[in-house]
Amino acid sequence: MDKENFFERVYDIVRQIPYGRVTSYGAIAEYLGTKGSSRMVGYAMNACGTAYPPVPAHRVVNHQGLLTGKRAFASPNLMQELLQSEGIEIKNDKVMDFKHVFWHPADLQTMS
DNA sequence: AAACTGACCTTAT
DNA sequence: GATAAGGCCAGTT
Repeated sequence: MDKENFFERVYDIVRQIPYGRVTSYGAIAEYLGTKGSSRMVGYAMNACGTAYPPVPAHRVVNHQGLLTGKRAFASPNLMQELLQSEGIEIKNDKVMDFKHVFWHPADLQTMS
């Protein structure tokens, strides 16, 4: 189905998230131009399993850095394990140093 | 076509 | 500072 034009935008950005970095739904929505569609970003993630290649949805968290979407994974602890596997410290389902690991879609060229 | 849902964010109390 | 409600956009039923 090629009606996923909006979803593809979200998937494309999430796939470009660097290793050991996380981003927020609002940041992606803002980059897409639809800042108010922050909920849509998460909605698209719900269908991330239908998209290919699969997107690292575990790198996408809410504004608080809380793993709100962990329940959408096969196992709630899977998302936390994946983030910890990337060097991200998780505490109480929340990303530690969230500001430190926070990555913005337009921050690709900001890095050397 | 209308109403409901949703892995959110902002503002108000 | 924490909790409650509203607003926003797109998709699904």
